Amino acid sequence: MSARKHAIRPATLEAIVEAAIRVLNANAGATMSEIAAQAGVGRATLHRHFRTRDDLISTIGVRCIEEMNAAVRAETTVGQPAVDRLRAMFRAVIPLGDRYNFLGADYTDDPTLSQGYGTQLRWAETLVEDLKEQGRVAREIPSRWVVAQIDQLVWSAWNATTEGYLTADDATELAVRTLIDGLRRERP
Amino acid sequence: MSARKHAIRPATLEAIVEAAIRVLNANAGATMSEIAAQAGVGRATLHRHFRTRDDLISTIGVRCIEEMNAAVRAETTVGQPAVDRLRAMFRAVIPLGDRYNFLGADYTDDPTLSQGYGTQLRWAETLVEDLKEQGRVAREIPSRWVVAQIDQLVWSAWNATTEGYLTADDATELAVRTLIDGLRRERP
DNA sequence: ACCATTTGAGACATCAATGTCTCATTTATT
DNA sequence: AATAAATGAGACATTGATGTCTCAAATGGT
Repeated sequence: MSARKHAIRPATLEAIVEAAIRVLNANAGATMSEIAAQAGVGRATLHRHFRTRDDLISTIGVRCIEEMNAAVRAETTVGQPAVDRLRAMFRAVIPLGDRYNFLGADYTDDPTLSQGYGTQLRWAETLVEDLKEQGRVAREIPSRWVVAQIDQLVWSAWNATTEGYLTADDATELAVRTLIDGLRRERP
Repeated sequence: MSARKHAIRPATLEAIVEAAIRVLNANAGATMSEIAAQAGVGRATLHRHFRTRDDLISTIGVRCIEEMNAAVRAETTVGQPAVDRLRAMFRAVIPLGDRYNFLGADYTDDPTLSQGYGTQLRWAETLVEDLKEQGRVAREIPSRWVVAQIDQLVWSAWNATTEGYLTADDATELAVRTLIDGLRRERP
């Protein structure tokens, strides 16, 4: 990850990281050449700053997780009603849906990454507990199920906005509604 | 795909296909060696019956899609109320969740495969239309959203059953409930 | 405009996976 | 038991990706 003799130019670093996220999200098996090409950067430069492929992946993985956690932290407050927190989380995270997705692969062996993932999981579990406490989610539903639905809704909503059939706001609202009230005709 | 000089023993074919589904589902980039090893079969035998890796993937892709379509066809009838059809579909498809999942990769360039996928998509769209017709899903919800939720619920439910925190029946019921009514406290 | 340093391009060795082939062994069938 | 056929093990060439290195060109700070 670190380079001893060569510093990295901010623009170069940025181009590499952005391209890596984009390319790896589209194709988890993408090569270093593809990433370099998409970043508009020489392949040697890539290896100069990220010794190995795993190095690069680990770096952007950590970055994505932290970015996501930071976004959630910035948009939510602890005292907030659980539904509002849920909505705020969706709003913050949906635009980052693609950055999140490629972490689906099993790169959980990285310590920093799995730590960030743990933070996120604990946050979600607290949210679900509060949703149950405040009567928005039935007690008998397994929390893992609820968390899984939330994760999937983020991806669905990101997809819907990038495909253009929902605006960011509509996607956020629909995600909340889908989770809490379902898709049936009349709202409760 | 076809072998000219060598026939294949049913047991061998079965072992290869099952192993390929299992291994590729766990790791989309798995090698032929891994698949052969998991199938308990020599690597040469793999290549004898499936000339290339794409050949193998295409074959099992087609098989999975057809298997899934057949399961749905067997468990549902056209006149059935839409909710019952939804439930029957979930019941039929959830156990096949893993076979379905690895198709997420973009192997949609195969003609037979994309045809089977099209059949499935049209079936789902009809179902969603009927659900709206019968007042179980609100008209204003985009159908693509509904279809996406159904797809994801299959995966969630398969996951829940294999992880052991839900029985097959409970997962089916919960999937239906999640889609139609959401997770909130009282049912409508 | 100068100088230090990063970058790009390409050569290079290495490694892992693919796909083909051969031959001895095992497996079904009779 | 005998025969025909499929399989397993391994050698082999080929390809593509990785990671290292060098040197000329560009870039940025002073």
